[in-house]
Amino acid sequence: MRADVLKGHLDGLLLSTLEDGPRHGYAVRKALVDGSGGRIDLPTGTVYPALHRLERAGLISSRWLTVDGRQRRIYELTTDGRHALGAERSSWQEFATAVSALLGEKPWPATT
Amino acid sequence: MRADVLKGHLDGLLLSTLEDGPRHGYAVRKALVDGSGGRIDLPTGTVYPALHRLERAGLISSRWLTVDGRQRRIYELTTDGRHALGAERSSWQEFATAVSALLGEKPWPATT
DNA sequence: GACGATGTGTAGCGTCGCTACTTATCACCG
DNA sequence: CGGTGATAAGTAGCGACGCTACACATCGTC
Repeated sequence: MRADVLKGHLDGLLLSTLEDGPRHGYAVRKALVDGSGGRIDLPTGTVYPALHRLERAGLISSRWLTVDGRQRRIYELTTDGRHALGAERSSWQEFATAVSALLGEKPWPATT
Repeated sequence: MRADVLKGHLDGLLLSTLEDGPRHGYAVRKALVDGSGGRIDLPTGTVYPALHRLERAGLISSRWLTVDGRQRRIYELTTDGRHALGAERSSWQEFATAVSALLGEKPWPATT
């Protein structure tokens, strides 16, 4: 999949992976890979900064866990994040509808 | 609609407006407004540079027409442009499918 | 002991849509 | 005649953001 098509849609995807419960960054990334059949396979240099951005924006919160002496940073949706996710969903619907209508296969005149 | 969600999808939309025949920039913009029910309403500062970019890329070609003493720049799909439009279509399909699957409405607990 | 998977992170770059502005002709209305 | 809005094309500069390319650490496996 081409690179930058994500622009502006990444936040919603990240938030959605946290909807079912807290996850750490690596697991968020994996959830996107798995849930998209490998189509959305983001480099870590995309995921981690994006999570930090979302935290700065107050849409997710994080805490550190120590598992087997290894540090894991666990992210969780905030209330604002839940609302933002809803907004992203409807925004996506609207956008996808508009683009599909414009780009979508034309109903060819029956003669073709 | 939020601003930057277009990122990476604009080219396909522009190309698609030229599929049915040549148009000038202003008409391209109008076609997007009309075809999206006003949802996609781009400033001219987005449309014209994007068309120039597509022409530099060889996906469209332009010629000047003089109508009533006014200059109009008419754009037209090239062969490469037609191929690119096809590629954008399938790329959009793939992307939209993946995002919808990930973001898609969860079966809400009946209470909402 | 080397390698890959797991896990987190940063610095810097490039793309691209946007804001804000300019220039010009024409139709319409008062 | 003057003002306003639609039509028509354009540029300069900015900011957001995903990407590349790294660095670092632990664990299990060969």
